Amino acid sequence: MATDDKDLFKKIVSHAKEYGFVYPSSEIYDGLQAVYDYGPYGAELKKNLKDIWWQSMTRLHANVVGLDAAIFMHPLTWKASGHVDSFNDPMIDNKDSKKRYRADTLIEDWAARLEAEGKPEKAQALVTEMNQLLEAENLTELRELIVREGISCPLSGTTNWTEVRQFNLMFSTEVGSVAEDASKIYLRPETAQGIFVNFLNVQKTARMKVPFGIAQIGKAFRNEIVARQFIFRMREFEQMEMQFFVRPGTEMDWYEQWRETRLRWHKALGIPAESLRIHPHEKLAHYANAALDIEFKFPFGFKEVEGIHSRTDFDLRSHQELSRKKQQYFDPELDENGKPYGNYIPYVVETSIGADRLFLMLLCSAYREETTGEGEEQKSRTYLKLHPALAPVKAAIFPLVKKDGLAEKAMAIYNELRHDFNLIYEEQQSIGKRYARQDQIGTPFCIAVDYDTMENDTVTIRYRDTMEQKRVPISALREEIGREVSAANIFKNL
RNA sequence: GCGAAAGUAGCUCAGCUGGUAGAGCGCGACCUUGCCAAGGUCGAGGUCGCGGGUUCGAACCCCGUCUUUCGCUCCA
Repeated sequence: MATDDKDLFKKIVSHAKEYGFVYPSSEIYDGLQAVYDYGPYGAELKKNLKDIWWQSMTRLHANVVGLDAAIFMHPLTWKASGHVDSFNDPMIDNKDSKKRYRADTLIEDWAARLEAEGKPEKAQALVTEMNQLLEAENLTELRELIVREGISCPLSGTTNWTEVRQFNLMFSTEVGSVAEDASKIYLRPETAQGIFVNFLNVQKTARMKVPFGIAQIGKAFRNEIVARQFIFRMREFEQMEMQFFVRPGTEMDWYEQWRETRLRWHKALGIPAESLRIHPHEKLAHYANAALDIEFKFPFGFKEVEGIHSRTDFDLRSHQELSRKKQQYFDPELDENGKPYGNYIPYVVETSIGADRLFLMLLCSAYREETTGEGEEQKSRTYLKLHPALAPVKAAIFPLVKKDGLAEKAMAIYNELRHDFNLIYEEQQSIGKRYARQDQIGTPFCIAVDYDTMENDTVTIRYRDTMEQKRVPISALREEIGREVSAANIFKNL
């Protein structure tokens, strides 16, 4: 990343900490890598984002309903989903080139080379042996195999290898009261499986008809090999996923439709179109037949914020096989031949967005540094240009000075409006300083009580983005602010 | 995990050839203040990341360690 962008990102990270948005976890003990805590304003902002997502999914789409499934799930869930088998990569390092490889791909590449050299039997034997060792999770023998076959590092050309180590994606923990062999359970690495295992429960009890969707917000946990870029990649994070169940064969239409719907959603939050792009996946995960990322231009480059996957019937089908419970849906609608579509396992289109990445996107997109005036008069101003519906604090109320009853008047207004909006009352220091502080946490409106207020019950509203002021009657405040901070302003652009 | 750099007040940093820690901003109280980080007075806040060594004496020199940042490897 360019130096300017690096500086900008550093500023955003320290702004986040300095003004109560995001703190490093367990900071007094020197922190815990790749874990972060949300402060007062961060918690509000994140909650607002989750609310907007939840409402736009479940309220704006009549055929999408919500779910809140547990983080702990039966261990077989992760067998069915493929997480146990597909995301346990054996890693090995070459001590000379300092490069790290997946041991299995290293061996496979070597086998491909043998085959190219006209030794297909040898290549086949190598792969077979590797698979046996992987199956048995015998990492010591796997290393022996690499050394014995003289497999060398493509870069250094040496066979100076470290031990093979297992990198597990999933966090495991113990559940006390289940049978001994099943007592190891995992913290879910994605919320999606909670939706899949409840597919029929939801379909039957909420009387849903395909096509329909199930939305869920929840924590998920992944052991990343490197966890960097602030809250972009965390070990504990929050996902907002929606699994949309469709008739087989129609999945690509829905895939495209959700791509457009989700792209519109990001723009409605105030993200400029040029900061967003679609990145289709070349290499697909084991469960998908089409996948794309919606990427945002972070200071460290275009990176994924949301993923849209056509997951086929992979998940429901594997759950059906492993649980021996039918995951079928009977579709009574008639096809072109006048016959019902009948029983089938639905296909799934997934939209999956990281709440923390969304948060970071909004923070990066809202962060503004501006200088006003010239020469001696030059001043700089930092503010967060957040949509009023998302801003953590909706309005701040100040008395112009702390005497002549202005403070009491301002406090009365605060008390009257605090049930409707998240407000801050401040009377310390100069009013300019108070405006600046509110700008830094993105408060869209500041209400000042001055001497005119004492005469005619009007106050000034000062707008964060323009710093302009408007005089309004106290009685109009609730409606004035309410109109601006309403989530409907976002929904109407969807 | 490897390589590089950095850790001193809430933040940004200064601290000379080793002599027991400072500034600006911020924060709190009071005064002043008729609208964009104004001024004054007072105040809180630091075992200089941690452990060991050298030395009469270590923020400073040496060793170790932890954490963070950046690069490389993995990433649904």
